[in-house]
Amino acid sequence: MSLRHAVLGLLSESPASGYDLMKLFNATLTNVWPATQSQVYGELNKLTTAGLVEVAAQGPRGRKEYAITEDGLTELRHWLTDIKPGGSTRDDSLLRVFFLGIVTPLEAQTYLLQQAQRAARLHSVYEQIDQTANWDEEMISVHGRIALEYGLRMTAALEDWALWAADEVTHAKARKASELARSRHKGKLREEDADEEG
Amino acid sequence: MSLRHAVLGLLSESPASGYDLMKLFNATLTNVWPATQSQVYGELNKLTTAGLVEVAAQGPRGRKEYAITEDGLTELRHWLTDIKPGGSTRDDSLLRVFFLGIVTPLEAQTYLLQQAQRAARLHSVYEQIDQTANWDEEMISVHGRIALEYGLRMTAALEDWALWAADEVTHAKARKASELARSRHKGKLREEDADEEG
DNA sequence: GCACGCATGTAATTGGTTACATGATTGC
DNA sequence: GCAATCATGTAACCAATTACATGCGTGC
Repeated sequence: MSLRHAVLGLLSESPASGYDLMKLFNATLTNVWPATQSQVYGELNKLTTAGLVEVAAQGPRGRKEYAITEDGLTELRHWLTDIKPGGSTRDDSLLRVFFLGIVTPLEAQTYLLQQAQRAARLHSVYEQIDQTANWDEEMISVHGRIALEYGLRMTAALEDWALWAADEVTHAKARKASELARSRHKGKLREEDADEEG
Repeated sequence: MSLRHAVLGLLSESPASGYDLMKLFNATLTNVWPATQSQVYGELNKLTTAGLVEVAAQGPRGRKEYAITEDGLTELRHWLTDIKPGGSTRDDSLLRVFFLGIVTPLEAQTYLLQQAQRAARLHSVYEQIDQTANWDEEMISVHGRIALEYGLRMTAALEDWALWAADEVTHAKARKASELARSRHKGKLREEDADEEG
């Protein structure tokens, strides 16, 4: 149920409308907790009913500016300190790795090198953000910086792994070939026979 | 739509019943693509209707042993080579990091150290598996080993990051304190006045 | 006056979780 | 005979995605 907490968290920094929140989700949480517009508006209504946020002000075009309530802050703190995070599950890219055996080694290698590239691209995006952003401004930026560092380290590790893995599948190919050669040799010893490769 | 491909992938290794698949999901894919029993049985029926798997044999207790079809293999290969993986989204643990500013530095540090511990625990579980499993048996094990290496590297990086981050929040505290001291000093220079900390 | 951006909502569908329901077989 | 395990399925619910629908305000 963490969409709720993402919304509460953003509102804990400053009051905002659903529209504002959508911009924040897209700007800062796209890679952490993406949300769609209908989700955000729906959640805001649910949160209002639950008394965790309130409409603090109304503006033009039916704008409703939401602010977190005391109950909301309590709930947010409760979530942060008492509820243990459920491990991040479901990794499409990794799932594929398990089944790379059914495509050719070349295709497997291609897949892994693409993963490496994708990680490298993301890494440089994060580096860009790191250099562009003005840190040491607010208390929030400390944690924004920490989250960014997570991104930097994970993308770096991901790239390293993918490159290693790509290498591994080619080595596996080579190993397989040498094993084939060995077994062919053993075959020769028994049968003194010279069959060709398929 | 990757539950479908997880099922196809497992069936590409060997025919299995829904019950068998559940065991495989829990044994090998828990941390990659978890699935519930109702999901698996439902998906098997959908896959059968779609002609991607077939009931190859029936056993006692109404057991239906499913096997992947040619169409199923084609679909699996198509997914592996032509469809680009959608980035792994939604990370509950990381989401919390963004909002650690609303709890005390001590609570923030505690959270991060717990994350480090959790990563370390998982890492040692993976190391255990690495040492216990008998690799170099089948072609599949090459990719199983590669996926495991991913787990090993990511948990290691995660632990490092969490320890660094825990340090960072304490340093941030210290930095803040020294800034406070500095500004108090500047105040003194101007006002020659000795006020206390709140 | 018109286009763009602000602003909110609903409906339909899919994917995932939890709980319930049922029964056959095997090994002791 | 009884317990554990094998084995399949359904129903209700929640979360997320996509598409649709509507309208006001501001700046050019």
